[in-house]
Amino acid sequence: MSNQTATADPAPTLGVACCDPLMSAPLDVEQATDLAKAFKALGDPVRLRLLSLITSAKDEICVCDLSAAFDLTGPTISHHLKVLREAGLIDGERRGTWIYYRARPENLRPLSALLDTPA
Amino acid sequence: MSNQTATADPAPTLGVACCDPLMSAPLDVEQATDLAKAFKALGDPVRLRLLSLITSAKDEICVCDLSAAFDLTGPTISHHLKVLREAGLIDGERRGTWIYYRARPENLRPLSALLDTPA
DNA sequence: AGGCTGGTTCGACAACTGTCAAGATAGAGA
DNA sequence: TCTCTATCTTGACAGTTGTCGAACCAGCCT
Repeated sequence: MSNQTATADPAPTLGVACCDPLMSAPLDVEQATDLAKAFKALGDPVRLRLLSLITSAKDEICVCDLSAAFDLTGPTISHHLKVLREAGLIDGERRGTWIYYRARPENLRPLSALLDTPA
Repeated sequence: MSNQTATADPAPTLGVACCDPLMSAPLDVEQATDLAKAFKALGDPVRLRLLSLITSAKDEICVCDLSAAFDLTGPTISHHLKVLREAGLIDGERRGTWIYYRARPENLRPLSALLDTPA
């Protein structure tokens, strides 16, 4: 049971602690645990670049194009994509020979909102 | 040379890659490395809660109040505060017996902007 | 079928991280 | 000065993470 496609993934939605900025109130343990997983996924330069490539692609982008941008082996790229997928930040779908990834803005937005600090 | 006060810290400012959302363009390696450090600091539930306590305090908060919120030893809290400090997300200042921490919104804001995904 | 290409999974290993106990340091106060 | 409290630093240890090579699976194409 491989889980590279959307169907088999847990596909978390970060519903908890959705949108309130940090300033408004302290996080409880559960919210913090949930959100920390997402931030941890962002805490690696390779994954950040992967996400930025995926997000800035017009709609979706295939793994072959992603791999080409790095000096890393296939398994390593695959590993990082899996981490991003399990954090709910991206979504992958196989179509024919290639697998295409796209961003999940609905899960990116709460993270942005959390760190939003009014001037 | 201890560096628990503001003066001795590297106090990064995340100047690079300041404000453009991920969507606009892929990150280069340097930007990604820089930003990943900050996100990695956020990628732990304890640190996320610490930051939320500090940020949601009206102005500043002392370590004793922070420690009280966790079931962890002093050194562990101290370690996490150091990580947040070195990531440029908070700032600590000793005043008399206590050390007070405060958030650095100017370094939080770029992170929020990066993840900002227009609907 | 058989081979080719794109991606993932598995297994291993070095490097890093979170935690604690013990010891050090800084200031307040007797 | 001597002690007490608040906090940090050091050293150690188990658990996690990033990376790779080897093996595997899924579709295309002869």
